[in-house]
Amino acid sequence: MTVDREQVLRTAAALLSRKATATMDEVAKSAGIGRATLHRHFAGRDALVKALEELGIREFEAALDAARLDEGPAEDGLRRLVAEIEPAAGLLAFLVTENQLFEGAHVNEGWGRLDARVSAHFRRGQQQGEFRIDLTPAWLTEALYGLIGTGAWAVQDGRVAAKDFQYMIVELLLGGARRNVEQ
Amino acid sequence: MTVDREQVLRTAAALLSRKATATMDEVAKSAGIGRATLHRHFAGRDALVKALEELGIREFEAALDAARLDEGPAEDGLRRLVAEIEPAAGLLAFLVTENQLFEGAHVNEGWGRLDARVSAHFRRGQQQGEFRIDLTPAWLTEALYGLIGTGAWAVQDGRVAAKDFQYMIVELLLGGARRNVEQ
DNA sequence: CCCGAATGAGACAATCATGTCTCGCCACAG
DNA sequence: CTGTGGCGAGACATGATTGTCTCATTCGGG
Repeated sequence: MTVDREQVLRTAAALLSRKATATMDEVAKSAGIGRATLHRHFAGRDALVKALEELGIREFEAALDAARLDEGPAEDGLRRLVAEIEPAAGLLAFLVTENQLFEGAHVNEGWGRLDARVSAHFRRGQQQGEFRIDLTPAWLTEALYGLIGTGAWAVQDGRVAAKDFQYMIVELLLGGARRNVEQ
Repeated sequence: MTVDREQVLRTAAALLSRKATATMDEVAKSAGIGRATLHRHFAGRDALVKALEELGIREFEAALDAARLDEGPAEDGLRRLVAEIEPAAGLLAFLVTENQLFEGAHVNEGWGRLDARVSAHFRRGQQQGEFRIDLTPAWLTEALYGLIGTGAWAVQDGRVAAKDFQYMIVELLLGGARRNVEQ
């Protein structure tokens, strides 16, 4: 009988990533619960978005841990990271575009930690000669976020097959569109 | 004394791309006009977004024309396209995330035309051996949109220098992050 | 079996954005 | 100089969303 808070959050993320202006009532309906119950668990819309933000940060951090970025070649680490992040891609796509989160007085410090870890990985790849040094780690980090979001939308809308999600993102991010003659 | 409709649209685009939920009053204020005047020119919020959509489509199409994609190597055409699109990047970033535009009954057919032209360019590049064939033209098109939007945000937030906008996008999209030994 | 906790449905007021209106002002053309 | 058209400010009603509350119901543990 008790509501599964985690499940509600995941349903809300799926809905909001498609329709960011969805009503609290729509969120509740999509989760199969009443609006009153939704309010019992999340004080209001802000609290719901905040909870989604924290869930997204947790999942991203878990993906970073699971990817073991410091082991082996940086390229392989990036592949593992994208693979680990795929289930949370829709949620992250929503959070990245929810710029309301980034205009308030105090931004959740979790994003800073995530940015630092991802940037550090790109920097390590550059120092080890795997990655180009003319693209800044900050930009590569942003581009990774952007491509994950774009990929999530493209899959949701059927423009890209779900099974190709990881491959398309990683291959584009690592190798680009240009064909290399020796390959 | 007469309001410059085009200028209002550009100001609105700049504001809405940062804060998608901005009020009609905020849009009016940011354009330096009264809310009543804004309503005289755009019947309502929907009409405003619709006008922004058509402006974005016009600018994108103008950029496609100016880029002369069918001339010379596909890679050079892509560089010209990104250069031409830069001024409209913020507007496009807003429109792409305004998924309200794509859930209604009839989606503006302009997007289909744009997608077709961009996809065709990537396909030509593949057929001429310039681009990889394991990344679909549809995905490359989506990725281009995504990177343009990501780049626009990164510049707005100061995470990437404005002068690097074109270079970062084109180099990542074409060459990827991996360092090629022979280069 | 019984009781309590949690839920769903709905009523309710408050808030906010919207759309429309009026009124006074000002610039510019005639 | 005068009239007219466009504008800004603001009032107003409306509709939608939100947040809170009550009440009946149901599930599950003791």
